[in-house]
Amino acid sequence: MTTYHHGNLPEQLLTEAAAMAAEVGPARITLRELARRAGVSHSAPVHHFKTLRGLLTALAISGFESLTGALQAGDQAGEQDIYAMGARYVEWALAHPGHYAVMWQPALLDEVDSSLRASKDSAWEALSTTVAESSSARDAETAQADAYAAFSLVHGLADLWLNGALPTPAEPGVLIAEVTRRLQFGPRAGA
Amino acid sequence: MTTYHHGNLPEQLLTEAAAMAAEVGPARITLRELARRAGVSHSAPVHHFKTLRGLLTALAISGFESLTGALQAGDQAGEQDIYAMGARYVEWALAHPGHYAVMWQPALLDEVDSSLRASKDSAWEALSTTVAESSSARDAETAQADAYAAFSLVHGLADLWLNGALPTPAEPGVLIAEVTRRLQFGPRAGA
DNA sequence: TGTACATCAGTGAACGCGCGTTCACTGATGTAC
DNA sequence: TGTACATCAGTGAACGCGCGTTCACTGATGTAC
Repeated sequence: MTTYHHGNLPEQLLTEAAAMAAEVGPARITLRELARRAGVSHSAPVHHFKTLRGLLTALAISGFESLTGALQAGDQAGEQDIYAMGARYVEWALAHPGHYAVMWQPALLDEVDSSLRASKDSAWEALSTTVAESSSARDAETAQADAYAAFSLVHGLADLWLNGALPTPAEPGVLIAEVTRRLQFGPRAGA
Repeated sequence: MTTYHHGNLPEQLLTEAAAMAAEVGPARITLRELARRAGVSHSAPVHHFKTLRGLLTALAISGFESLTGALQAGDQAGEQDIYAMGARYVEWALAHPGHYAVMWQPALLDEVDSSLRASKDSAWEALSTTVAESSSARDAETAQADAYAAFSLVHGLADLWLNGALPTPAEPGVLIAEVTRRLQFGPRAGA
C-alpha cells in the first residue's frame, strides 16, 4: 500500500498549502508541515520546489490561472455582463480561500518570476476587458478607472468576507449581488 | 544621555511595529526585533505587552480608533458626503500602511479582546452612519448593502494599492476620486 | 526478454538560526512618614 | 529635608522549539542495447 514513490507529491503539496493558507494564514505555511501532511519526509519537497517561496509562487500562479478561467467563463456563454463577472470573481475567491490569500501576499512570493507576472497580468486583462466591453466607456482612461473600481469592489468584498470583517455577514450570493450592482460606470455627475 | 528607563517604551514599540508591518508585513513582526529597534533588551517589552499578540492587538486598536476619527472628521465640517468619506478612508490607509495591514489580520490578534471589538465596531459605525445619511436609502436592508458596497470599495482599493497589485498605479488622489465616484446607491435597474 | 546503468524521488541525521518566554537580578523612581 | 522601602522598568543568561537547508545515502523507475 505504502509505496516508496509518492507519485503525486507536487500536486498534493500545493493542495495542502492551499488548505494551510485557509486554516492558519499564508504566512504560517511551512515546508515541514506540508511534508508532514503529505506523509513524506521533511526533505522530500525540495525535489519539486527548491524553496518555500517557490512553492508558494507556484500556488499563486495556479490561482491566477484558475481565476482567469473563471472570469472568462462568461465569454463563451455570450454573457459579457460586468455584474455577473463580479459575482464570478467573488465566488471564485470564496471557493478558493487559500489560493486567494496567497495570491495577494507579494512578500511571500518570488515577485521576479515571469510566470507569476504573466498569470497575474492575464487575470487583470480578463477582468478589465470585460469591464471595458460592458461599461461603454468613451476613452481609455475612463475604461481603466472603471476597471480599477470594479477590481477594488470585488477584491474588497472577497477580502473582507474571508477575513471575517463584515459585521453581520449575509448569505454570500445575496450579498455579492447587492454589492456588485452598486457599481456605476461611465460619466455621471462628478463628486 | 542613555537612561536606564526608556520613558516612552510602549509608544515606541507600537511605532516600530507599525513600521515593521509596512516594511516586511505584519506576520514577520517579532518582539526581539522591536526591542532591538527601540534600543532595549529583548525581554523589556514583556513589561508593557505580555505577548506579541497583545502588542499587535494594541496596535490594531489604536489604528481603528484613529481611522474612526478620520472618518468622523467630516461630521463637524458639516460635510456628510459619502465620496469625501471614502477618500478619507483610503487616504488614512495609505498614510498608515502598517496599522492598516495589522488591523485586517485577525489571525495575529486577540479576537476576544473587547477593546478590539469595540474599536472595530466604532469604525464600522462611523462608516455606515455616513453612508446611510447620504444614500437616502428607504430601508435598513438597503442601507446596510449600501454600506457593505462602500466598505468593499474603499477597503479593496486601499488593500490593492498597499500590496502593489494595481497594474499601473496612478496618482493616489486622482485614483481615489475616480474609483469612489463609481459608487451608486439606492434603488436602480436591477442586474 | 535481460541486463546495465543513469536518473529520479525519496530518507533521516545534522547544521545553525531566531524565536517567545522565563528567571533571578538590578537600577531608578516615587511615596509615606 | 531625609530616609526607608515598595514598586516599576529595565538587564542578560538560559530554555526548548520549529524552522529551512544541506548532505550522503538508498530505493524505484525507465531506457539503451
